[in-house]
Amino acid sequence: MAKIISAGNGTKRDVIISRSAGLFRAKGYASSSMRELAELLGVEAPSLYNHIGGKGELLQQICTKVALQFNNQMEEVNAGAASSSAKIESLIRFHIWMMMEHYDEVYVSNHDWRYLNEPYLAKFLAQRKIYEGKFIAIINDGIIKGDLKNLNPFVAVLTILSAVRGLEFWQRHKKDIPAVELEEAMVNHLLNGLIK
Amino acid sequence: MAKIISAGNGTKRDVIISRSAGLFRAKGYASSSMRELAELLGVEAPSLYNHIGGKGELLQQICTKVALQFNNQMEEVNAGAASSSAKIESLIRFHIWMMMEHYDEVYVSNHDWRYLNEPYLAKFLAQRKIYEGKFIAIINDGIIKGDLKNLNPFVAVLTILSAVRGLEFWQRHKKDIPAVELEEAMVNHLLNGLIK
DNA sequence: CCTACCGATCGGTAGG
DNA sequence: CCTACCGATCGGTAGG
Repeated sequence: MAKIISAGNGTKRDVIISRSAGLFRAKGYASSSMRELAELLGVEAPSLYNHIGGKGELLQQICTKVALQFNNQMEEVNAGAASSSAKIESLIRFHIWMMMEHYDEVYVSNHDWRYLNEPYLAKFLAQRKIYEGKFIAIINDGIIKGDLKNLNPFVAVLTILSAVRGLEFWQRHKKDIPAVELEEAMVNHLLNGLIK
Repeated sequence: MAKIISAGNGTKRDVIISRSAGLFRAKGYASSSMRELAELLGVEAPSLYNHIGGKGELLQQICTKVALQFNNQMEEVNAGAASSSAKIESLIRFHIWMMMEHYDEVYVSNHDWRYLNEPYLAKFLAQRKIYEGKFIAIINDGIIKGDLKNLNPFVAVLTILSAVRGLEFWQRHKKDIPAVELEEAMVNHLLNGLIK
């Protein structure tokens, strides 16, 4: 029986992937079952396999999409002629925006990428390395031009990317602190520091 | 048949817990099986249950121990009379030290605490909230005294704690960049910023 | 510490 | 889209 695994961008398939991101975020990829996902969608588990190839494909779609969005944004930022610090600020703001607008997907990508099957795991890691490399290059450029302090660029990128990832936790406090205030405070902290 | 679940601090039990931290870190709690753990220890799976109550207890021991260490350090730092920025620096350095010296346990605690059973989950979250509250208080104090910039203290703590957590990733690059250099760069970045 | 084994649940397939 | 079902694996127990 023919299976419609890669059927265009059929709505059903998209809905399944989208709902799986919510499930994986809430319970973790490894702890989520296809039966739970099916129940969320109001069908029996075997029916899912008419639209997707398997559990691993769901994770793969989520992680690939997120990685693509970040890499596209990096290219866009680098296409401009802004200063290093302006580029960094722009990238930080994009991370914050992604965390707010695509919370489930970003969360799952951050947490469960290691369960990716090959060759997708290798591809994902390679893309991430490229992203980080470009980020490091921006910082290096800023140091050379005297715009930025002479800190280890690798550590600076680690610090920045880890910090924005912490916004996962902030999601639970959304009501307590508005997004715009958080964004300004974090950007300011990461660029200008905490000490007066 | 009597089971020696909470037998003092018997060596066997400690070894099991320690090895489970390594396993959980490598594969994730949900994806790790008691059979794998038994194999690592050179015994059959049922033998483990002579020393521990179950899989959940392993996670519980790991997370509880890590939380205790951080809370103890917080008390110690707060007992001193250092300035806010000195306290913050000291806490950051402790996080880095923990990540280097107790990598598996800290990693597992960071990633898999949500699989904790009640009432340990509630207890863990409560302890974390207390820790963050004390961290926020330190920053607030520094702002009042004019030592620190007037940034949202909640966001500052989020930024700092997330950044140090990113050291998980650095573990893989240990050889490329020495711990002391990383520590100086991250402390400097988080306290003084990136822009010259 | 082991062997033997249980009930539950998993991802996925067959077939219609 | 469903029912029926498979083999694998899980955490854990019984009993010695």
